[in-house]
Parts: sequence; structure tokens; C-alpha cells
Amino acid sequence: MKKYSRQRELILNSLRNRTDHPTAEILYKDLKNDMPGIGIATVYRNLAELCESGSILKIKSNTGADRYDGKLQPHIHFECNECHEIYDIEIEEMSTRRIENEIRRLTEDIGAEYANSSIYITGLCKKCKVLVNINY
Amino acid sequence: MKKYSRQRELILNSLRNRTDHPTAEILYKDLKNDMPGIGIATVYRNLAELCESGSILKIKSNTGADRYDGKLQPHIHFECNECHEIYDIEIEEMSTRRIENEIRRLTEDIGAEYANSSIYITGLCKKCKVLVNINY
DNA sequence: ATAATTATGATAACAATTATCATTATTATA
DNA sequence: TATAATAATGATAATTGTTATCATAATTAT
Repeated sequence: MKKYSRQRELILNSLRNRTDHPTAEILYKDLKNDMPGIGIATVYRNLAELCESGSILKIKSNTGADRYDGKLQPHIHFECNECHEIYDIEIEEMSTRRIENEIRRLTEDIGAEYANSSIYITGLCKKCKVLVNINY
Repeated sequence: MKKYSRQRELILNSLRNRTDHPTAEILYKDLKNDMPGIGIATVYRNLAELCESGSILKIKSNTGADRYDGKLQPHIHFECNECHEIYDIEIEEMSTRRIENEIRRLTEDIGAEYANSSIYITGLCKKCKVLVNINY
């Protein structure tokens, strides 16, 4: 049976209160401010659990460690190929529904049961676009 | 200057001739049949290069090692949460264009330059759906 | 044919994550 | 409320996937 833990609650709240997409390591270092004794294994363990229960999202970045996202409203992730920052792209209710429906339909077409989907975009972010133009 | 290599050619052709999404390790073991002396580092190196040049795709699975895909026609990946197999979902020319346009538009909305995008779906595949129903 | 350069293969090094296990915190029960 | 049962923690070892190093081999240029 699953038991409450102060650590898990802290991890979830912390992730909900930030708008970036920290790695386990980054989150861990920040959490130490509130709970100095917390261990990195506990962070990984709870992040995995929170993902399973659907309370948070895991983002598989193209570079380095996995990132985590406490925002559940449907949105799209954009990773900059230059600075590797991940940005949120908001989508309007209408687009969301339209895309989701399309994706659900396609999933059912292969006889599978839909659980989740994500759209991942890569390219050059606004900032890096400018920098690249200066350097060349 | 980039030089030809038998190994790179083999890796690319091999990936083009299969319809699954092997990890570097799986591919490496299979390649040993054709070229027993090939090294795992060579496989990783060339997979990275082929990705950069846009000749193949890298798939960041939710579990385990990255997977590679030699198919360049636009399609969607579906990962089963049970057996973790990755299936291709074909999309019609029309849907492709519609979704791509939407995604490009959203990317430009945040001032970024679009390079690539992928749609990743998770759920229960046809086979595992049946098995789960038997067991419970 | 020889020189210059890039790619290879073996393996060491590394980064991210998971497993282990004794201790602690939480929940159930007497 | 005390005690038992069980799940979670934190330290750290172990593992996994991948990249770096470097001497040697293959490819291309002269």
C-alpha cells in the first residue's frame, strides 16, 4: 500500500510552482533549500512514481538528462538546437481538441488504446536566431 | 572533409532495409553478421552522423536506449507501455500537411525557427490489450 | 606511390539512472 | 496510545547507455 511522504509532496509542489523543465539533478539541488537531507535517489524514485500516476510529465530531451514538467494543461515542447532550452508552446483549446482527436483516431486505427501523446519541436529559438546571425 | 566508409554505408542500408526501430546495441549485433569486425563505437558514431545529416531519425523511447529509424516518410511513433515495442502509425499526405502547418505556425508564433517535429503516442498496443484482459 | 587526413575498433571514462540495504517515517491494529 | 507491520528514505554501489581517447587502418589528395 502506498504511503504518504513529505518528500513526494514537496517534489510535486515544487514542480507545480515552477514553469521551467528541470532535470532531476537541478530539482534535487533546489529542493535541498527546503529539505537539506533529501537524497537524489528519493527524487528519482518519486519523479518516476509521479509520472506513472500521471501527476507530472517526463520530457526526453535530445541532449542530456530527462526533464520534468508539472504543467498538465496540454501544450507543446520546443527544444532549441543551439542552447537546448525547452520552451512551452501554448495551444488554443480548439487546436488541442482537433489534434488530440486526430491522434486518438490514428491510435485506434492500429487497434491500440490511447494513453498519452506529446508533440516535440526542435529548431532555433528567438534568442539564438539573433546570435547566429551576428556570428556569421 | 568527410570520407566514405564501408561501415557507414552498411549501417545506413541496414537501417533502411528494416522496419523496426533498433537500439544501437541491437543494430550492432545484427551488423556483426555482415561485418564481424565492426565496433560498437563506430555504430554510435555513424548513427549520430546520419542523424545530423538527416538520413535517419533518432527516437527517444520512454524506456531504455535510444532507437533509430531509417524511414523518412512522415509518420508517428506509438510506444506500448506494456511491451515497450514501438509501432509506426502512417498518416495520410493530407493530415501530415495539416498538422505540419499547424506546428510550423505555432513555432513561428514564439519567434523561433522550425527545424523538425515529432509526435509520440503512448498506450497499450493491440497485443498487450488482449493479454491485460486475460490476466485480470 | 606517398603524404595527408579521416574513420575505425578497443576500451577507458563518463553521465544518468536504478538497485541495495540498513534506518526512519507512516499507517494499521491491538 | 503503544506496538507491529510495512513502505519510504538516504547513502552509495552497481548498472546502463553513450562518448572520449588513441594507436592503427582505410580513404582521398598530390
